Amino acid sequence: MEKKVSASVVNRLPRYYRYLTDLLAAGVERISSKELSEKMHVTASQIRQDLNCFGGFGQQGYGYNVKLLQSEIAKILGLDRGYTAVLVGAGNMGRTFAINTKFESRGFRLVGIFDIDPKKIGTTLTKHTIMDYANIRAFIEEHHPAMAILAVPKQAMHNVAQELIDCGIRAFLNFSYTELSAAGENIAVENVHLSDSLMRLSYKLLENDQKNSEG
Amino acid sequence: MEKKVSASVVNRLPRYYRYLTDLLAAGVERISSKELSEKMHVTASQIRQDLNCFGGFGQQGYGYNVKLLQSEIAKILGLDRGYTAVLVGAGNMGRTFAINTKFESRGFRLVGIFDIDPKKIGTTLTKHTIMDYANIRAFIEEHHPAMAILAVPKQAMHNVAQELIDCGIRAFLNFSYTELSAAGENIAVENVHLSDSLMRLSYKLLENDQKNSEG
DNA sequence: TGGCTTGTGTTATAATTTTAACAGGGATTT
DNA sequence: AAATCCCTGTTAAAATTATAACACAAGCCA
Repeated sequence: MEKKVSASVVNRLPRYYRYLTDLLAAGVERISSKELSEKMHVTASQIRQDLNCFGGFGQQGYGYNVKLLQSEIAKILGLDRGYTAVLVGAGNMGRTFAINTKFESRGFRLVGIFDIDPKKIGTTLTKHTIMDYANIRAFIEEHHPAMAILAVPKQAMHNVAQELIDCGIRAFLNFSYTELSAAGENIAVENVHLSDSLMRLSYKLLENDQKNSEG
Repeated sequence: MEKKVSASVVNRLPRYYRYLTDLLAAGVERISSKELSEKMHVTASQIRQDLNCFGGFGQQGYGYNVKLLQSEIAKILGLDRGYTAVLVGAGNMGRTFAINTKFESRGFRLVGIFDIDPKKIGTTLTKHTIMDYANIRAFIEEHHPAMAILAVPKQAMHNVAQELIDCGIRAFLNFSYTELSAAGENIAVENVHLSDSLMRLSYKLLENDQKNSEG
């Protein structure tokens, strides 16, 4: 068994991937760890270390082929798997996520959107007809989506998560205010808290303000 | 001058804050680092270390007073400053953020929403009438908001940021696909990328899947 | 009130993460 | 084709971060 890659490394990969995708679109063919590091504001050493957790994708004296590297990172991140997802909750957050995060261009496939609000059920969102949450179990058992995007109120979150785990969902992107943690042994979870980002920003702002009033 | 608190520590504070707020609402009066650590899935040592970067808020043999600790963390994060913010971009992301992230309950104040779309200008969003972005400079020079929430297309992001910096904005919460980095010496920036979270989730899912197919 | 327990703040140790250094394979140039 | 330069992969060192250990202040109970 290979040694586990640390979270710090994995956390940086999406950024590399996004930038490489931009480079690719701009027609750039090759890039060195030094150039990349300047754009990413990290050290060249770190880039090389990060990439070499997964294999040697570069060539001495040349650097990295942008197209190759981009597709290798895609593979590492599982973007070539065509993972399917259901969106639970078609409120503001759910709608934004469906519209904003171009699933297909990232290699994912959104296969169903669910809500409990009768006013929303039957309406359309990004080509999908919103379905009744009451029918989600049957849907999942038929289509076997891998992931669920949880954009439901915090009161409902844990129950929804548990029900979906029972149906076989094994990854959650959770937008609820409340943390989804320890969902189970092999359940992948990623929590997104917009208000946490706001508070972190606030801290940095305060820190700068204090630095300036001292200086 | 005090020694700089590391980003790792600051990143954990919002979570502590959220949980303490829940405890407070539930009427819990005191909590020990051990109890807290179990809920937060970190070690008790880490909790004590984190808090002691900012001062001793606990008492031996007793633990931490929930109300006091919550308000101390609020102070640390600058939530007692009444920082004001403008929202730039009233598309899906902007709307969601305005509605979803209860500014006021976090100690912030949203003072204006701007967009360039004539169809949106003049309409209402969370009690605010959406204003014409063309007038943002005058508005900022009059009201001096501290922060800006950027929910604009990536093509526009850098220009908008630069204009707002010129007007005196000193903190940005950026939702654009593109990174806002190196905005300037004393400019606080926090980038939020939903697609990065999705990719990280994908990695974890793939990792679990591979572990299982081996095992 | 005295002894015992609890749980902090802090110091010491361990682990992880980042940065630096460098040997050598390959590209590029003349 | 030889020589030079470039830039990776990798190993070593430094810095940071997390965990454990512990002394002692304060609560708690008899």
